[in-house]
Amino acid sequence: MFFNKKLKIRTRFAPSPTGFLHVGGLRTALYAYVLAEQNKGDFLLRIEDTDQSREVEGAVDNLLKSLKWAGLEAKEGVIIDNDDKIAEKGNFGPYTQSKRLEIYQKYAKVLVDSGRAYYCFCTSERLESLKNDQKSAGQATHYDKHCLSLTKEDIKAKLDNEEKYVIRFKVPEKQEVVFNDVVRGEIKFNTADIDDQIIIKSDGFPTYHLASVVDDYLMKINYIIRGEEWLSSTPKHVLLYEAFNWPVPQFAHLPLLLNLDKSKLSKRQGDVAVEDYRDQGYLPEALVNFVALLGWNPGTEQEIFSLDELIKLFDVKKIHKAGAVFNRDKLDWFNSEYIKKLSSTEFKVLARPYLEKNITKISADLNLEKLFEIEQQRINKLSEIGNDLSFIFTDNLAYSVADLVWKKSTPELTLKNLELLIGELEGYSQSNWRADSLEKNIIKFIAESGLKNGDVLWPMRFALTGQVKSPTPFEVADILGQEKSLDRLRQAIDKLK
RNA sequence: GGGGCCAUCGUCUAACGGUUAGGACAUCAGGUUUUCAUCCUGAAAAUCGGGGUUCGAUUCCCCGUGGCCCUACCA
Repeated sequence: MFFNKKLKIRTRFAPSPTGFLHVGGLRTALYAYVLAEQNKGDFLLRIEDTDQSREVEGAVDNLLKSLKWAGLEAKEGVIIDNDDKIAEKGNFGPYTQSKRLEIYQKYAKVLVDSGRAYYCFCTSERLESLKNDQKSAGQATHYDKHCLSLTKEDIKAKLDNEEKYVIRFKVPEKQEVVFNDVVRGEIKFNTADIDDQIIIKSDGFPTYHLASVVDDYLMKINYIIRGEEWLSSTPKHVLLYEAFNWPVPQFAHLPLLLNLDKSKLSKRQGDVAVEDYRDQGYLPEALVNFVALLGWNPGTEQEIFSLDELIKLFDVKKIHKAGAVFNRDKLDWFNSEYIKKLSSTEFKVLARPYLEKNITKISADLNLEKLFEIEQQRINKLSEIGNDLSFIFTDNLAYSVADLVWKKSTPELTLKNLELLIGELEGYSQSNWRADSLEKNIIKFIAESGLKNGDVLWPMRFALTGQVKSPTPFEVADILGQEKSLDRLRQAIDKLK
């Protein structure tokens, strides 16, 4: 291959604006970004919008924002400028394919003129019936090169007559196409299995094959990282490079991301859009770390990596060949690890919007500091914040009295202990009403009174929360404050009487 | 149907041709805790099948099987 170490590596991420950033796309972008970064090369973003019918409003903006959120911003190509607007930057633009139509037309002509491509006027009806005939005859479906036999005069007449046409690439017959893929090694295809590809559609737009090859050449991309679904198309691209007499870039086809049933990761079987994960409260570092390890790992037992570490350790030669199931359980684990690593301030800033969404009315006198502190250690994703803490925000807890009694205790004992506890707590000063000192003092009180932890702490916690599961009674009392806590304990006593 | 790619615990994966096949997530059990979560300890759990090559195959080769991708005027 022409690729060598002296050459500056230029990679690209080239999504189609047909929706949102797919998590598989996120990984492709990540690898391309990391490879460029570790080699002090360039990483650019190109928009492949050659299929007008599939274009989705706002998709580019969305793509760019998701990438930015993940920390994978390109410095060249289609970018978000300082005013948060979509812009283009770089010397090889435009970087949006719909703005490059004349370029593709020009190169398609070059191929026509050199006899490597030809006009095709076949109607979709003819193509359809051709395909059906071949199918019923048990043959592989392929274009029959019908228009290849057209004379110059025929073509001119049809063109003058403004007949609809496409331009097809003339694939050489029965020729072996060999190329090298960094992750899969040498790959061979026979052109007998490759159809004469349409490179310019009847609407004048190029197909992916022509557009990506022309752009990658013109934009000096020398390392193509993309999903494995492109592997079968690669010989077409290699043929195109050769027809133009251009150097063939290095390819790296990434293993696919899979659903639980091993099919290609898709919607319907769960979220695939990066923004969905963002909205659920996954941290970008966690998502990036997780997808980085789907298809690659450095061979050590380390699993937590920052972007900088990935840039240091990433090795294209260690990219896996087999597809990887996108396992949300493991993602949750990564996310909880990253949430725990956040500073309390960072956590508060990130989690606050979710808390406000989950809890409609937050009274001002509550100790939210404590709530955030507790939740940071307990939740897997930001959207879970406050989910089991609704008791904090209601004044009348509805629970069955029987649940107030610890499994190894009795109602009578519970009542008695609660009364003793209230007497104790009433004597505490406001300044001592903190989880840590409450714990110390209450445990001491229980011991000195000759009581059992469970006989006191379970009813205390339950009286305060009305829930079987919750944070510790000390933490809950801290959040609620002295007045509210005592109030709830008294309510419990009333119920027990 | 044709072509291509791939194949280690349920999942993500490690293992110069020589390891009791290692780790992580999930699961289960025990411990800590008033409960849940956390935390600690432990358990169960894999080389798709068959042939070769080799003193010795997870590892190399072939065949089979299975899965996936492509086979569009979609990317």
